[in-house]
This record gives sequence, C-alpha cells and structure tokens, in this order.
Amino acid sequence: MNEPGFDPSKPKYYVLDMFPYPSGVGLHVGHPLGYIASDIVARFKRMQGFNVLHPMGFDAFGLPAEQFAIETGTHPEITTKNNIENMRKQLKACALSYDWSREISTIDTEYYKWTQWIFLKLFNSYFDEKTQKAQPIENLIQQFEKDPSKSWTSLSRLEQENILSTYRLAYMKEVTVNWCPGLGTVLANEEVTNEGRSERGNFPVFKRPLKQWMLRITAYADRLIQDLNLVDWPDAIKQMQTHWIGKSEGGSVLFSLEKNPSQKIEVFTTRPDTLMGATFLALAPQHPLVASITTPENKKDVEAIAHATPDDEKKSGAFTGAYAIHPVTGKQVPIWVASYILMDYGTGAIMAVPAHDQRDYEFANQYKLPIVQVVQSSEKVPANQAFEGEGRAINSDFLDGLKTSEAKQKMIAFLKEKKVGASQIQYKLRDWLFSRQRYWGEPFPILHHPDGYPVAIAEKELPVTLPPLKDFKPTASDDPNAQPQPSLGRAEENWKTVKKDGVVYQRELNTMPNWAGSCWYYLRFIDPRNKETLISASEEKYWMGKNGVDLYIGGVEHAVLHLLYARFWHKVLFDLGFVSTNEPFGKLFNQGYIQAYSYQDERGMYVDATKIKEVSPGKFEYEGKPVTRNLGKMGKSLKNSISPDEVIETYGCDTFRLYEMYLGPLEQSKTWDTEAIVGVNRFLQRAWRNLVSENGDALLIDQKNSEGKLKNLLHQTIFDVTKMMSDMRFNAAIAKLIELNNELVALEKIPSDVAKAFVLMLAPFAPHMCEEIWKRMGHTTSVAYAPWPTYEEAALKKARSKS
RNA sequence: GCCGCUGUGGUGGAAUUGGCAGACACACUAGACUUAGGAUCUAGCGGGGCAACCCGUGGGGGUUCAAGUCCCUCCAGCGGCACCA
Repeated sequence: MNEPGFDPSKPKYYVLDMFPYPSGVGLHVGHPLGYIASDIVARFKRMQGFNVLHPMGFDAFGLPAEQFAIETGTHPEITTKNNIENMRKQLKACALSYDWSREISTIDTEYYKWTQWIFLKLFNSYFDEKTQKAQPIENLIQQFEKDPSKSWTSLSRLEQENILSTYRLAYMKEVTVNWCPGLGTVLANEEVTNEGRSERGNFPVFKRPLKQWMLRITAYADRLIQDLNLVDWPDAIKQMQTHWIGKSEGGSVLFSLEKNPSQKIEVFTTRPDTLMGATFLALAPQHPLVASITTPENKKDVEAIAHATPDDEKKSGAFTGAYAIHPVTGKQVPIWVASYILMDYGTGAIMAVPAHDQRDYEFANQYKLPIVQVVQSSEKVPANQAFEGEGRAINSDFLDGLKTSEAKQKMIAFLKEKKVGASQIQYKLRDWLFSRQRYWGEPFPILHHPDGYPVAIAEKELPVTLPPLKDFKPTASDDPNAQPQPSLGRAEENWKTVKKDGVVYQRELNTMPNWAGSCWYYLRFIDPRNKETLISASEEKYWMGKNGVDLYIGGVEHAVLHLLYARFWHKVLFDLGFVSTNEPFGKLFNQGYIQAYSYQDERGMYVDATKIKEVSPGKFEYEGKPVTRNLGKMGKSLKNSISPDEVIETYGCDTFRLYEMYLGPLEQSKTWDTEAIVGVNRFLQRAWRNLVSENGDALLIDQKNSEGKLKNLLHQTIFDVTKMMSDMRFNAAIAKLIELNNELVALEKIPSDVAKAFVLMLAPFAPHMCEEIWKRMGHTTSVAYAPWPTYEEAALKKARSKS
C-alpha cells in the first residue's frame, strides 16, 4: 500500500489480467488485447480516485514452457528466463501501467514455496460434511480417537493413513487416469479434448489405472455451483462451469442378485418414479461384478463387449446370464453388460427403463427386451421414441395416478423405508488429478514412509526446491502400456532420499500441474514479498475487500480449467481462514480473440500473408499464383502473425492501443486489418495539431467555453464517454472522442476547459501523447492521476432538448 | 442431438431504457494543394427515383402510436457439452 497516489481514505480497485505463460515465440498483436483493456480500466479508475492494484507476472511452470525447452534443446530454466525477459519488454512497450515492483513468477522458489504450503494445507485438511467446510485433519483424528467404535489407537499407522486418505483434500489413489505416453505424463480430464487427445501437443490419450495424487474438488461441487450466484461473470462461463460440474438429483436403488441376495448392485437414477418400468439392468463393461456374475455360457459374448472400442457409435451389449431381484415387485430382472454405460459416472450400473429413456429404448429394441410404459404423456409421443418427459404414473402399483414429481418422492420414501435405496445427488465432476510425471513443475512437499504412506514435510522446511537436472526431457513413448517414469526419478540420490530419525524416506517424484501456480497468484500480488506468510491479513482484507478481484480479464479458454481450480483453492483457503472472501474474482470479463487471414497455395503450404494481392473480390494471389484464404488464429506457422513490436515501431504505442480497442467490442472476436490502423493514427495526429502549435505551445484560449453548442456537446460527450468506459465499450467511447475532435478541427483556438476534458478522456487510451500535451498545457503533475472530468446536468439537459 | 451466443452498407462497427437506423472509421469516387503523393484538406458514399417520396437491420409472422431492440417461428454462422442414467 505504498505506491504513488495511494491514499488510505480512497476506495480500492483491483484489476487483473490472466497472466501469460512465457512462450518462446513472443507476443503477437492478439495477446495484448486484454492487457490494453485492463490498463485502460486501471487508468480510468485511478483518475476516478481509486487506489488501483494492477500487477503482472508470469505463469512459467508447466507443459508449454517445458515443451518449448524440449523443442529448442535448452534447459527450461534458461528458456523461461529469456522468454520472460522478452515478454516483459514487449509488454512495457505497450505503455501498460503495471506495478512492476510486484512482478511474480510461479517458478521463483520464494513463490512456489507458498504453492507447496497451500498443498500442505490441502493435504492436512478434510471436508466436514456437517459444516460443508474444510477443517484441519487433526479435528477428524481427534473425533476418531474419541469414537470407541473406530478403535483408532489400535490401528497401525498405515491403516490410519489409509483411512485418512479417504478424507484428505489431497490424497493418493489408484484411479483410471488419462495417460498420455506422447507427453510422458498423466493429464486431468479438463486437459483432454473430446477427440481423446491432449490439449497440449494433440497426442493420443489412453485410460488406464494408476496411483496418483488427487485433489478432492468434488467435495466443493455444490458450493462451486451455488456461489456462481455471487459473482458478476458472463452467463456463458457460469453455464459452462455448471454443466461441467453437472449436478443431477435422483435416487440410488439397490438390486439384489437372484443367486446371492446378500450381494447388491447399486444404480443411480434421476427418475426413481420409473422404477416399475425397469425391465433389465445394464452394467458398464468395466464394472467389478461383471466377471463374477457372468455364467460360463455367456462369457464369450460378455468379453467381446469389454473389448469393444468405446467410441463405437452403435450400442452393443450382452446378457450375463444372471438375474437381479426387482426391489418392489420381487420379479426377475436380467442383467446385461452394455457398451453405453460409463464406469466413471454414478455406480457404473443402471436400471434400464426403455419406455422412458431413449438409450435404453434403442438398446431394448436391438436385443428384443421388454418395454413397459409407466408414465402417461399428455402429449403425443412420436413413434420409435421413448417418452422422457413428465406425466402421470401408470402400471406402477402404489404410484398410479401421481404426477412425476410426487411419484419420485413417494418411491424414494418407499425405498428408504425398505432400506433398498435413498435420495442421492450425483455430479459429473471428478476429483482433480494433480500429479504429473514431468520435470518443469513444483515438487510435492511430501515424503514416502517405507511402510507405504505419505508424510507431509514441515512448513518450516519449505520450499522443496526443484533439483537441477541436466536431462530434463520426459520419458515419452508411443506405447500406451509404458510405465510412467517421473523425470525427477533421475535426480541425484541425495535428493531423492531423506533420512529422518533413522527412517529413510523417499521423496515424491511427481510434480504439480501448471495450474497449481495460477490457482492463487492473484493473492500473492497483494503482498508479493512477504517472507513470513502467504499474504498478510490486513493487506488481504484491504485489496480483496468485498468483491475480491474487482475485474478479471482473460480468455474464455479457462472456463472450466483455471477458473474452476482457482475458485476451489480459494474456498479451501477461505474455510481455513486465510482469505476473507468466498469467491476470488468478483467480476470476470472475457475478451475476444484477434483473428487473421491465412493463405495457402495449391500445395496447401502457408504463404506470407503480407504479400497477398486481391486480384478480384474474393480472389487472392501470391506471387501471381492463386491462393485460398482462411480466417483463424494468428501464428508463426500460419505466416500471418503480426508482432506488436512492428506496429509500435511504425505508429507508436498510443496508436496501437487505440486501434486494438477501436477494432470492435472487447468481448467479440475480430479480424486484424493492418490497413485500417491509419484511421486512429490520423485521429491522434489531428488531435495533436488541434491542441499544439507548430512551435510546441498548447493552442488554447485561456477561458472557459461557458456558452453555446460546444459546451453542450462537451458535456454530452463527457456523460457518454464516462458511461461507455464503465461498461467497457471502448470502441464506442473512442468514436465519441473522434467526433468531439472533429468538431474542434474548425476552431482556431480551443477553449481551455474543452481541451482539458478532451485530453483527460483520451489519456487512458493514448497515455504518451496525452502526458505530453498535458505538460505543455502547463501542468506539473502527471495526467495519470488527474481527476476524471465531470459533466454539468444543466448543459446535458440543454444538449438533449436541442437534439 | 442438447445448451448458449451472434446475424445492421463494399468492410469493421454505432444506435445499452422500445423513440430520427447506418454515428465513428476503413475502402472507394470526385475535387483542391502539389514536381510527386500511399501526405494533407474539401465534398460524396445503403437501395430505388429527376424529384417529392418510397423501400431497407438474415427470412416469415406478431405485440405497439412507435421494433435493429420485445414475443413466436424458420434459416445461417460461431462457441460449449455430448451415450452423464
């Protein structure tokens, strides 16, 4: 709280960009779009009298940085340092008013010390169902010790730890993971594309069971949905997160096996009211019961289903030969294995109600299984379709005549009473797979006891520094069955083993994913050099305030990744009392992308986009040969990348900033068109010539324009621009300023109040030029902290009545 | 398939409370200044018509004194999810 212009009596405003990962190729003109926008907001808010926190840093651990290092054959320590330096230079050239004294990088030991510290908090906490909050794990241990039925103290340490690992927010478990042999590491669900490939590098990803570190984000599923109501975020993002978490309410039902009634199959359903229409059970091919219940004569068919490729469009299935007992009717229900049942949702088993579920319907038709209608529809149901809507129960014994919602409740109550079911909430969200087998990440602050349980490293022993490794490359292969080999396995023996009290511990060799550092960096910016704590309580309270980060600007690609992870960590820190807000980012704004045309010749090779001639509308040529045009991302490989350096070199940073904002609405994607830059450049030159004479003096009449049309126009413009700035409609605001300037062109000399207001309004967009004019107008303090102009209601009314 | 967003001149876009559609800019056209112009300035620039005027915001329908804006429906484009029981 000691930067220039800081005044404790003023309100705070925290405006933050999603910090970049320092890629090797440097910035293209698309990258600074959001940074320019946030800078304009920061400058606007400063002029409006806020204490503004506007920091920048670098997300330098993780796959992108490591892949770049591998490609160039240089150690990531060197490449990331160079890339950061280059990127910082490029950002500074854009006149972004960051407080560089707060710069942080996720790879600094002083930073990732605290990332590890938070991990320890996760490891040493559990989610208390009663309070719906994270609590220290000691509380749970105390409960266990007091509970005689647990006979806690008689358990071995390993047994205790195995129980605790089912509670800890960070825990190890053998789970089906996304294994990417091409990258030599496992990946989170969020990092795998629909096509089953890695988001980074587009390598194939395979499912296989592996013991990995997990974070219990599912414990927070409900709060992560509920608290979206508290934040001012785009609906699209809120909806994406809600869908990703995927809450469904329904019930669980237990079916006993006919041959062995003590053994049960549990299913989850959102429609317990249709239980009477369940004509068969369907299990996922990987369901643990499949092998044991399948009769010898059906074994072959069932195994064939297990080996069917999961992306087979057609449904396939096989009868296991076994039957379950319907919990209400007591009738036989055949048990099938079906390719369309997913093992990792619900229990991996369903009750199939073909009359009222389209998938079950198709499956039943295919294998000639009975279809029993139990819900009457008031509308006509198309032939060959299941009726999935609501109606009145029929053929359902005690449910007959009830509306769907009532029937659901009654059936749940019945199941509960008979102890064969209960109401249940199911989520699509899975726990977060948190370990990677790569080198370039935060080491875990964890040791492994020879007895086979993990032990946390003491806080005062942090950080666990990343050991220097000459051969940092991952052990990649094409073999989906290759054993993962963490890069840290190649560290020196005296790093890998730790002797303590006569016990030889093995260090955890996995590293954290690149999301770890970005989960909490917005907190560290508030107190970046604190050696004692993560963040001082008073600084946190001041800068986070009520809304947390007041404005967070970044791309939409982080909707279910960074933005979900960071909210989760924040809530844990909130529960444990380290932060004072429930949500980290009060307002989120997604800027669009800047797109560019790329051109390919007849062989499909990309050609230099700057050397294209349009020979006729829609026909393009490169060196006399026809080429095809495509609109998309900018990139070096597409030969259409334009660097901000070259634009700034030619036109200056003011023009560059103004142009990026004038291109169109900030949230929309737009096409870069170098030709059109001259427009805003002309505007700035005209503005300069209007306000500054050839000998360098400000061209002003030293008096106010107290009467007339110009005054009304001025106040109307101030009103409009102020509103547009607040709504971040910068393109429209610039247009208003151009309009005002065009009016001023006709005047010999500009009244001082008009000139002053004009320069002040333009200053957030074109800080260099405005600072210069401001000085020539005789001001000795910076325009950056001058008060934003105000409008007079009277002049505004006059202007409105006239128009 | 489901959910969401978008659709306005040759181009980017403005019109954020239902109130003069096309602000502002690019491109283009004509002219001025000029040895020259890819500099600057002036004028024009949705379509039709000599004109008054008429038509016009993806298509069709509706509500309203008044619709780019609200409602219904269809079409196109973009984004997300996709056997989630």
